[in-house]
Amino acid sequence: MIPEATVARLPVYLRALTALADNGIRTCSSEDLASAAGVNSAKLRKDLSYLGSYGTRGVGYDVDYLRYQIAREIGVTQDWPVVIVGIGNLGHALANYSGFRSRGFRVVALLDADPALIGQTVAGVEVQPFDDLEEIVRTHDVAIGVIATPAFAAQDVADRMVAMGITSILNFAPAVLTVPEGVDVRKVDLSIELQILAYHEQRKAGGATQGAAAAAAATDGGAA
Amino acid sequence: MIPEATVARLPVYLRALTALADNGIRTCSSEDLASAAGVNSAKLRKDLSYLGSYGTRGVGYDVDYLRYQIAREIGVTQDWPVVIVGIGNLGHALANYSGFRSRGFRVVALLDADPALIGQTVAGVEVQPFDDLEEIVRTHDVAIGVIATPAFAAQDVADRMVAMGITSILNFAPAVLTVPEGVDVRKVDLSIELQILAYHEQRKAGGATQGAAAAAAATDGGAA
DNA sequence: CCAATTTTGTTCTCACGTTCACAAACTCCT
DNA sequence: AGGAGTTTGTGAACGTGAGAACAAAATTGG
Ligand SMILES: NC(=O)c1ccc[n+]([C@@H]2O[C@H](COP(=O)([O-])OP(=O)(O)OC[C@H]3O[C@@H](n4cnc5c(N)ncnc54)[C@H](O)[C@@H]3O)[C@@H](O)[C@H]2O)c1
Ligand SMILES: NC(=O)c1ccc[n+]([C@@H]2O[C@H](COP(=O)([O-])OP(=O)(O)OC[C@H]3O[C@@H](n4cnc5c(N)ncnc54)[C@H](O)[C@@H]3O)[C@@H](O)[C@H]2O)c1
Repeated sequence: MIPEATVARLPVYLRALTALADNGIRTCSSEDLASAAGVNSAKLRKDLSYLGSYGTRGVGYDVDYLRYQIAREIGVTQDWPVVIVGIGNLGHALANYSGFRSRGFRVVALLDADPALIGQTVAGVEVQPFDDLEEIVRTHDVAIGVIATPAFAAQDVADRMVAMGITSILNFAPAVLTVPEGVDVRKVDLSIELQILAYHEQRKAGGATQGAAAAAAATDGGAA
Repeated sequence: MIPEATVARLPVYLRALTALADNGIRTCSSEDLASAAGVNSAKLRKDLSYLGSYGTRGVGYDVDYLRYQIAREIGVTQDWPVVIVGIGNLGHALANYSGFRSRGFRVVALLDADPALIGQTVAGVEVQPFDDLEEIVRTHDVAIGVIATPAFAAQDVADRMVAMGITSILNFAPAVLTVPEGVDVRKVDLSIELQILAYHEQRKAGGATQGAAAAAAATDGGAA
């Protein structure tokens, strides 16, 4: 129903609305919100139109009302239990990330295969053996899993997650995951992002081969 | 010249080719590589055609040769110096990330505003005060900066980076950055990814309002 | 050397996403 | 009440990307 590109922007609007509300702003125009969210105002209005008609012509949008409507549409008015698998460098950072909790996601378990980690407390949650996955998923009705293991283990972890009933996976490991129909996978890959930046950087430098050129002769624009 | 969507996939092909090479495979068809990269083979061939004609009809692609060509096109045959600003939970994880080094990115400095962190060694690199940014950028010809500070500090850090000559920024803070023309910004936002998953999860559950429904009545497909 | 087979590179078509432009709908002021 | 001024919601034009289909080019076998 709602285009995928729009779905990906709704959380950005939500964040911008929260920032406006924190500043005591109660009403905003599509222009205001678009600027806060870093998008074109026409695109913003079209995106919002997929949710319904929550604005008032000549006036704009009620910040709190729109915020609630978007939150409801995304599904963050309810609490989502989440498990994190792989409590290494990245897993620790994720477990300590406060942005989880504040946006409706609750870390119900931290799992790892390394016996040395089991029993340690990270961010107030005890690390459990990976084999506890089944019980945790069943007990807490977990639908979302986060993979922060090395790449070689990622597919295996994903398979086990799917077998236990998890239907949404956020994957930080640099590996292509194969999952059955009906399971959503999103990947976050730092090194891909850096490589994309490097590509554009190389172009800016005029395709010079040696060293990182400092002079950025902006051939091709592309500010985000 | 090369479509943005293609640029974003080239690093994935590169990773897949490396995996094939590690398995001793010296030649592969577009079908093989596409499958390893998780894309359609027609799309793969079209993507590669933007780089040139590096395959042989009736045979396929030489793994090492193609790998070099893609690496050169992206720009990862050279070394890219990178600075990381904000050495908190996430900054620590990034500093310890081995995938940086192995893909041509070299962390030349870790910067933070917190005096308590200055002087500490993280992943073999000493944390320096943020004010050292100018000297570091000048000394190492740094073009790429990573922001891992809290959101409220992100725009300020970005401004200072741009003023020092950095032209590519990878931003982990949940904030919209405004930068001049010619500067590229890419953002990685964990909570946005989770919210997108939550949206689809809610749809799978039939839009039920209470709790996280376990029964995933796959109404709308969407496996990645 | 030539035909059969394989696999690339490319063309064509369709779907999706973005942006412009404007009528509809609301407020405010006189 | 009515007109002027705003701002939304959306139809239409445009651009980009995905995928099917096929001709061109290489190998292999006779
Ligand atoms: N550190 C970063 O900043 C960073 C950035 C981007 C991507 N990544 C990726 O994220 C992943 C984790 O990175 P990291 O630096 O935390 O690595 P890490 O080695 O520090 O941690 C990996 C953890 O996964 C555990 N593990 C291994 N196999 C497992 C299994 N089968 N089941 C459960 N747990 C298992 C290990 O015991 C370890 O604790 C890697 O794939 C890495 O490429 C990391
Ligand atoms: N921890 C995670 O897993 C995670 C995940 C996604 C996004 N993020 C985002 O990444 C950012 C960092 O997260 P974190 O958990 O590491 O936070 P943190 O609070 O642990 O670390 C932030 C660091 O930035 C430093 N800092 C603050 N202002 C600065 C400035 N002006 N200049 C230089 N350094 C400054 C602080 O001293 C601190 O060391 C946040 O914006 C967070 O929302 C974190």
